Amino acid sequence: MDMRAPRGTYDAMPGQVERFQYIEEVFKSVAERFGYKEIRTPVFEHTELFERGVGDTTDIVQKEMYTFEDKGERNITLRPEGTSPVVRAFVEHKIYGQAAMPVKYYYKAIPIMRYERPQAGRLRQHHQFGIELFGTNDPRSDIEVIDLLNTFYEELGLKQIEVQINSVGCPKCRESHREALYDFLYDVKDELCSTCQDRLDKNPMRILDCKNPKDQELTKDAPIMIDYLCGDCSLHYQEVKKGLSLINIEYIENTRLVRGLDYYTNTAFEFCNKALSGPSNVIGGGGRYNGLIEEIGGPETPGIGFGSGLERIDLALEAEEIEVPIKDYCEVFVLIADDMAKEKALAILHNLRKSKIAADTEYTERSFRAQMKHADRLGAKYTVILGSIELEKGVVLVRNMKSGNQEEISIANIVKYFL
RNA sequence: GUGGGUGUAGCUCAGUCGGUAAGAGCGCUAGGUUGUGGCCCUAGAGGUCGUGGGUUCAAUUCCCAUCACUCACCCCA
Repeated sequence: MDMRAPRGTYDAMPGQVERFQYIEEVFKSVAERFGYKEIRTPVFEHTELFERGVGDTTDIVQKEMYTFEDKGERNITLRPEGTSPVVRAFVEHKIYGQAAMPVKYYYKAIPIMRYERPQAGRLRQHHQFGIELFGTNDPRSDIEVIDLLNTFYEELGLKQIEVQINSVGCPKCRESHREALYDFLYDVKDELCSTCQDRLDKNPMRILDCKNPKDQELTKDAPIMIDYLCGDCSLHYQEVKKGLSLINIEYIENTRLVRGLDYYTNTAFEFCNKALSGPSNVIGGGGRYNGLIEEIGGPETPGIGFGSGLERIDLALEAEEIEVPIKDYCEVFVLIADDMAKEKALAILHNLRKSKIAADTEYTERSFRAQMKHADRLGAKYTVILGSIELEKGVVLVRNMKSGNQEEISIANIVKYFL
């Protein structure tokens, strides 16, 4: 039996977890400041939700889902993506009928499972932050969503962020672009890479996003989406760009940006961290999905959101050498110098903790010196020393571990000393 | 799913062209200081050399498979 964590998964151990907690706290603070409320949905859903939501031509649905049949013969899939479950909850609870629009949700470090080939920044289970904003198509809501994500990274201290945006239009203008693109690509069909040849019929727009240099050269002059936007979509896109400039968010227009999920309409965006290398430098991305809520069975409702990966954010913090504040677990270490002090030390430890002071003690019969070393390793700011000498006098020695100064404090006043 | 690289102590890594080569540094434990951490010194503990098979008198070393990590694709966070 293999007792290791399965491929592409990992245990977050103390030392790592504190970094995650910090990132989560920053996200919660930013999201709630923007007026978003936390939502928690199941880690698994009916497979059909993702097939309809994410789109069955996507890689995610075609080859990356953890799908199984449960004992009740239900077809179940582990959440490969954050948006559709939130949309499902929104529809199921008929929030559209009872809440004033728009409705704003965030989710925090939720597990996402996809069957992929793992490498740096790519796992089979990773965790995402995200927000979803339902009920408005106002370009200012697009700006809010991008602003929120940008603020999140800014407050983490990330500097090397690049924002890319594009518009993928609505189904109407997308159809006319699709036709023009198909005609253009059909002529060079035989020269495209094999995966792009497959894409030609299914989803030709994805070909523009192909990283293959030869394909990029072939599609250099291909018709681009923004030239085919209808009046409404074009205006929407202009308004979004104008608003971003207004609040000083720098962005790069990437006319080839196409995201891997089918539900996007209009605004699409990605945030890269340039301190990270390779294609795994996308730490967050999202866009508008005006047809999705209807697709899941709700009324026609516009929506927009993003997802951002916890592990990649952490890699970015590391790459940019940003110090993460780490809390201290131990303020006071209670050192037992003689066995006869054990009982008194137990009471002191209890009282310190009851008074909300982080305290710890020694349970093995280690030497005085070893206990001091242990206190040092725990990062204790003070060590309370209790032995037969102190017991007789009714005091403890309080040692300041940084300065090395020690003073006698009566046992009765010890808690007060640290408050 | 495709193609490369790697896998030796808790960590970072040496090493064996098949035969007394199981090693270093850091960390850990104890002592030097019979009641004082961080520096220094000494000693000690700790390894199925990823796992399983094969070749051989002999495999950690060669071969095959497998697992994991890693890099490049694909795609994404």
